[in-house]
Order: sequence, then C-alpha cells, then structure tokens
Amino acid sequence: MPEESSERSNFIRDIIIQDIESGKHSGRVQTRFPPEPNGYLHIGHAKAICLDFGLAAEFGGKCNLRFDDTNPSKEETEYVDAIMEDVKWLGFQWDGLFYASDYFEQLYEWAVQLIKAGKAYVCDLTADEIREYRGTLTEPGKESPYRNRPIEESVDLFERMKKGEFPDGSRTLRAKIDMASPNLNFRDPVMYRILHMDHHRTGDQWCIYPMYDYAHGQSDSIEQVTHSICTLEFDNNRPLYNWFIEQLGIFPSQQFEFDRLSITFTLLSKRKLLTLVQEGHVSGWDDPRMPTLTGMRRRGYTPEAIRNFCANIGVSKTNGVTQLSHLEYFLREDLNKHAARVMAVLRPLRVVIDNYPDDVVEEMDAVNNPQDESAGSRKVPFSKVLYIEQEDFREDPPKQFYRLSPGREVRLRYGYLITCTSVVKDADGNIVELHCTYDPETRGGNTPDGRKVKSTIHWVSEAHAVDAEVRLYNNLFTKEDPNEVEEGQDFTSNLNPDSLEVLTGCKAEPFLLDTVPGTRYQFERIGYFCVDRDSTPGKPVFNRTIGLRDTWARIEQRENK
RNA sequence: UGGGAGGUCGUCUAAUGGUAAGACUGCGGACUCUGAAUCCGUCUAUCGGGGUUCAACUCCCUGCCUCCCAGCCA
Repeated sequence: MPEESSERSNFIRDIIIQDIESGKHSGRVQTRFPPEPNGYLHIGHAKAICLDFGLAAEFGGKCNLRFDDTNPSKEETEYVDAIMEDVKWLGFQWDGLFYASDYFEQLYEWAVQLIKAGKAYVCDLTADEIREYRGTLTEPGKESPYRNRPIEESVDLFERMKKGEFPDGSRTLRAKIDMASPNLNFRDPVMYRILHMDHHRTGDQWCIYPMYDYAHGQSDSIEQVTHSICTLEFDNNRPLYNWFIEQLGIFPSQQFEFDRLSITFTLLSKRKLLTLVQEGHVSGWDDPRMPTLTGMRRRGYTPEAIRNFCANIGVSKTNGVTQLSHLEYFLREDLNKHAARVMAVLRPLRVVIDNYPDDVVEEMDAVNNPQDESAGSRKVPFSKVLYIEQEDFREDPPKQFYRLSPGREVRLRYGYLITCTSVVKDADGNIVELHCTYDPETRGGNTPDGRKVKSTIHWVSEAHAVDAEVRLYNNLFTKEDPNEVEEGQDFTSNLNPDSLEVLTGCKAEPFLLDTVPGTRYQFERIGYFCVDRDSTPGKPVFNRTIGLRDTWARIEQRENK
C-alpha cells in the first residue's frame, strides 16, 4: 500500500489507488511515456513525464520509455537521443526502453489474424476517396467497395503490400467496423499504409507501417501497461484503442486522458516549435527562449523547478492556460535556495573614490548564499575605481528613488558607504563618471555609529573586473496567446522583436573568471544567470534565466503612467 | 450540425450531499547590507434557469459557453 503522501492527488492518482485497493492486476502499476521521436521534448511533455514516472514510482510500479516510431517520414535518431537525455535530466529513469518498431512483426501477425477473422480488409481506395467515403460529422460514411472482398484476397494483398509489390498510397489495410459510427475513428480506420521509406531503426525492412491507433494500444498491451496516460485529444481514440485490444483478446491496458499543459506567452506544439527552428526565428531547439527542455536547461532552469511546477499545477480534464508567472515562481524559488550570489554590473558606470588610496586593494568578505550557510564565503577585491550599475544612479532622483544621487550616501555591498560628490559628463551631456568619497569607518558595509542607509548597491572593482557577455531573454511572444493573430497571419507575427538583448562589456567580479558552463548564479539585485556553453576562457557568456522580482521597476512604471 | 470531453476566485487546482480551501498573480504592511528572499494582512469564484433535499460545487431537468474528432500524423 502506498504511503500517505503529502503530494496533492489528482483523478488519475485516485483511480490508481482504487485499482490497487480493488486488487486489479494484483495491484501492479505499469505506465509508459510514449514520445514520437519527431522533435524535442518541451515543458508540456515534462508534465506527462512527471505523471507517468511519478505515479509509477509512488506506487512501486514501473514506467517504460517507449518511442512511438510508426512514421519514418518524420522520425530521426537525433530526436531519440535528445529525448533520452532530457528525460534523464528531468530526473527520471525508465525501466524498459522500447520502440513501437520492436513490435512491427507482432503487429503484422495480429493484422493478418484480424483479416482472417473478417475484421480487416485491404482497401484500394485513394486517400481522397477514403476521405469522401468517410462522410462528415453529421452524415454517415459509405462503405468501401473493397470492404467485402474475399478474406483470402485481403490476406494475399496484405502480404504483397508487405513484400513491396505496390507503390506508396495505392492500398491500405483498414479495420472493418462501422461506416455510420458517430465516432469517426470507427469508420473503418486505416491500420497500415504503404511507405517505401527507411526507418531510423528498421531500415528498409518494412514498407508498410502501422498507424497510431493500431500500434499504440497493442504496444501498451505487449508491455502489460496497466495505466496508459495520455492527453485529452485522444479521448475520441479510446473506444478504438479498446476495440483492437478486445478483438485480439490481449492484455487489457486502459487509457486515461488528462489536460495538456498550456502556458501564456508560450507555444507548446512540436510542429510550431519546429517551424521556429527551421525558419531561423531561434538559434535551434536549445535556444534559451524555447520551451523545450533542452532550451530551458541552457537557459538555466533546474529540473527541480520544473518538477515542482508540474506537481503544483495539478492534473485535471479542464482545458486551461497556466500563467507563465506560475512557472517563474517555482524557478525563482529553487534558484533562490541553490544559486551562489555574485556581483556583476551589466551596464557599467565608472566611479572614482577620491579619498581612497591609489594603490590599495582590500579583500572584502562576501557571503555566497544567505539561504545556505554551507555555501561559505569568498573574497571580493575593492579598490579606488569601481563600476556600479548605470540605473543605480540618478542625477535628478524621482521621489521614491533612493539609490545614489549627488550628495547622497549609499552602501556598496560588502564594501563601504560612499557619498556622491560630483558628476562627469561628456560633450553630449551623457554621464560618464562619478566622483565619490568613502567613509573608512564603514569597512565591510557596517555602520559603527548605527546610521541607516536607504540603499545598498552592487559594484565591481575596475582593475579586477572580468569582461563578460550577458544575454537577456524576454518572452518569445508578445501575446498571451501566441496563436491569436490577425486574419491571414500566423503565430510568427506575434514574435517578440525584443526577446533577446545581448550586452557586451559587462563587468563581473573575478570569481567568475573560470566558471563552468551550466553553472547558475544570482547576480545580486539583478537576477539569476547561467553560464552558457558559448563561453571561452577568460570571456564568460551568461544567459539570464530570470530576473529578480523588481519592486522598484514596478513603482517606476506605475509612476510613469 | 453528429459524437465525445469540460465549465469553481484574474489564473491553476481542491472540496466526491455537510464551514467553498490552497497555490500563483494583484494590492497593503513588517523586516532587510539584494527595492530580493522571508513574514503578516487583503481583494476576488461554484456558467444561467428550474427542481430534489434539513442541507447542492456535488444529484435530476433544461439552456448557454469552451475544447476535441472528418490525416494513408501522433
């Protein structure tokens, strides 16, 4: 019996609990995650993965990874490899590793069996004709003229289809069910089509390939899957899923449907993501703006954050849209706990501390992670000339701005308290440098006299600064629903032109000189960043994973309205 | 239009005939060497109309709305 879990339940979990209690399948739980290797996994798949693997794990069951590779025209090994990597990265390990193509021989034999039982026939109608004969939502279809051809003839034709005697599209094997069924899936669905095309695993061994409906349920059955969890749009396919299993009299796997994940400002359709890649709107499947797991990984998402998110949003049958902010909450929550703090200045403004000695360098103690004492501390060099963030200074500060401005004192984090004494401008009136004085009594940022400073800002010593490139990412789409478009337009018209901003000449503390790609940091007061694989020795590149919550930006925005 | 699946705070999810709850968001405050985090407070919901019942989000009837299905895709 499963332990009482603090995890929130959902209707599928409840069903499993009931099945276990009633002794169904002797309490055995077997699930599977069945991606088609025709694209990369995205956050929507993560929800399914968490369910399939999570439920199996919770109830002492098993979960297989099975590639649904029945359509060689779209599938590639590149995707197979990427999918396995992503599943592992998310934190799951499959029990069995299978492919629908493992079952091609068995599926073929069962098809022959169905033909011989008068439940399937070879049809010579063209694709267009099949469509015409299918009828419409409101009108019943017509029976194919080949529907009642002799069984032996279908057996023979099907065998010759397999042998490659007929061209693509010339014939199909169809189940003989009911052309008048209100469920269109029952109107003699195609089971096999002819496709003279190499398959990523079986090569040229086959030139007929099973359709999803004919392959999926039987694959589940072969693997003794007890709970076959899929998304809502397969609801209409469930009766057919059951029909094949019943006709064949094989292990009765059962299908359960849950709501697919959708997120605001995000597209979760493999087809459309492929378009973004192919048309060059993004740099690839792992572009940090992509909702793919590989893209999110490069962006700096943690598997924990994604898993927590999936657990929190729940599972139901309601077609809803989850807000991006919900995902971002779990991202920040996890990063806050684990990311080491460092100081980096994105848009540098030079500061000269006039009363600080010219050649002195002090090593200041800085805490690595206030949320995690075990993370320890490090030394940060302090000297006469520093960089601060441009937006941390205002010559003419608005009311609620309490960072640096002429005559005002602020704290340099872990450094000293400084007061701005003068502003240097270029010929065009742009601020190029600040002059300040420091209070020697405030070393480390402490105030022995107990005086309060309203603001603490980050900084980097000019002489010790590491030059860095920083890539700032924003939503890939400008609309909450990227599919909401003007007549004649497609989703690409909603692409955000400002989804990527590249900053060069950023200044980071020396700690970041030799950092490893994939490492995540919090740049204090700015956000969370992840070292990109484009980094070169001495020249790190950072991806902004997500900004810190920015109350000041919100205030300022409100005031400007 | 035939069939199927759904409709609870702005969003996501609970409540399975018995006080409509939680998370996210928003707003307000406390605290702060990150305008972060944390803490506290707070706004807002059962699609409409009938019925059954001591009692209805839950059961019944009815209407409305949304999503899915007419691939030799999955």
